[in-house]
Amino acid sequence: MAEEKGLTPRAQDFSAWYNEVVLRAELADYSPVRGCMVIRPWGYAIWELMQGALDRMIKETGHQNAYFPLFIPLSFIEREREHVEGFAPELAIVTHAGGKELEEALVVRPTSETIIYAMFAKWVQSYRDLPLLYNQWGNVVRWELRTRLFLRTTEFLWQEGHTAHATEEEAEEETRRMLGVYRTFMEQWLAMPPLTGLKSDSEKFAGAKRTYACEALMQDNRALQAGTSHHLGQNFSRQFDLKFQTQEGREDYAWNTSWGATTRLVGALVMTHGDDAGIVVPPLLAPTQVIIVPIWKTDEQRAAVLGKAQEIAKALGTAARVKVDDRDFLTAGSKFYEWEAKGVPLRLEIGPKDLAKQQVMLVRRIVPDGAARKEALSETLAVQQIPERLSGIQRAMLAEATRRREANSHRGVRTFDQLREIVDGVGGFIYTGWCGSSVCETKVKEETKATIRVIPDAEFRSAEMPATCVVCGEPAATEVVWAKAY
RNA sequence: CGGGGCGUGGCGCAGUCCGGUAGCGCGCCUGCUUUGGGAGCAGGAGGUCCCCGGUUCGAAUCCGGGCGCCCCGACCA
Repeated sequence: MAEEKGLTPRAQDFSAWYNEVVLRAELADYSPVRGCMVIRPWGYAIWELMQGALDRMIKETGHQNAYFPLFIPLSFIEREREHVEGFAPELAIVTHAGGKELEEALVVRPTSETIIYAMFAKWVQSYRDLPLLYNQWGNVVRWELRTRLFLRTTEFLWQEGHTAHATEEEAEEETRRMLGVYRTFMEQWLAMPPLTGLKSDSEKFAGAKRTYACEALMQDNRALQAGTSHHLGQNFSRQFDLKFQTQEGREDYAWNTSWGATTRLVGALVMTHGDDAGIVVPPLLAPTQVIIVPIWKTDEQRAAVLGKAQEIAKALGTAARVKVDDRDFLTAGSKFYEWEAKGVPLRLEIGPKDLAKQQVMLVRRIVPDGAARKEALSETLAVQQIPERLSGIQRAMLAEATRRREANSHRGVRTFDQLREIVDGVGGFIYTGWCGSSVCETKVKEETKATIRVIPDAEFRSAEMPATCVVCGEPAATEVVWAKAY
């Protein structure tokens, strides 16, 4: 009985586990339209908590929210050459509306650079109008062939920041700043420590001059791109005539940046912290942080136990997001499994035996090795301790994820054979030298399926810069990090 | 778009070879007993068997055509 209700263990089949756990935790479900998904309340509540935190950070760095339309004239997309080449295969195009064929087809936005910079061009005349620091929350559509819930769907939700600056330096600074915001957000809220750095030319955003990214390592040792920040140079401003008069009276094109993070982060959360019992949600992102499960036999006990459960929930007040599971058509045991699958960090069990002793059973969703999962605490102590317990769990989750990332980072890899052996074996982040040639890059990709995730930022670089390219043996231009990616 | 598979109550499937009362598990509903790790018993509801056509006394089953979905190979957050 128990076996058939369990999830496929991660070690047996990670992607089967992922699909099952997303459905079991009621994060999302498949929609009637191929490649699209429905985000269910539990998944959406997690997303809303992410949104709230990231939105505050975006505003704290001086940005304002706005909203640009879903439909973009096809000609806009076509204006920037690299951009259109990057997106052409995955565009959804509206050719008919209002019962007739449209004069100009409309693209359902795959991203909003074109329409936003077209509008910026109307609003900017002078250097005094710069910088423009905009962000928008919305949905985008990219027609995908192979889809997976949260990780790759035809429609997804995200925020996209778009800025315009008077100088290249300022734009570069902005690009780096927002990469840092993502990194901090992922560490503090998702308890997921990304590796940050610069994308190689072949992996950068279509139309960007440079792309920086946060790459997180999932439990199957594959990398997941979790947030990107692009320095767009003057590529779009030239095409959309986004120019301004400088202080010296010259005319110049503005420098743009764009940066985005998506509902893919929910998938990242699942694959970073989940275990064979379900997902594990970091306390800061848990829609319910404490689930109280009352246990009773008789009606008399039911009243007393429920009364106590409500009392404790009330005592916690705003110190934690708490909920009493008072459904009387389920046994306590089945509720335990359900909330564990959904990743609620703490559970309080209250039954007649506890009432008699004025105590509650506090059960942690995850525990350090060897620690007891359940402990009896007095009612008052439990209420007092819960906020600190939650922040302790948040810290422990980041520490564990960081430990795992480091344990699966392979440095000092010198030869192609070594690289191949790790990619085909344990996987993880592989640090090597690289000459900078796309020929070498392509060779690794074709022969191992691993790609350059990033040219790592300074703090991630190895103590000793690798001397030679892992492929051709020529002097290395830089250190890079390889991994199989989602 | 090339190769493989599948369409049968909400979900997962059996039945198709060899035509003859549409079945099983889970879920759902009602009642009683239950509730400290996925409850038990009893009763019950729920089906254009993907669609169209053909063969036949009779088609989920055989034949023809169509549609849809899933899995595997080139791009992407």
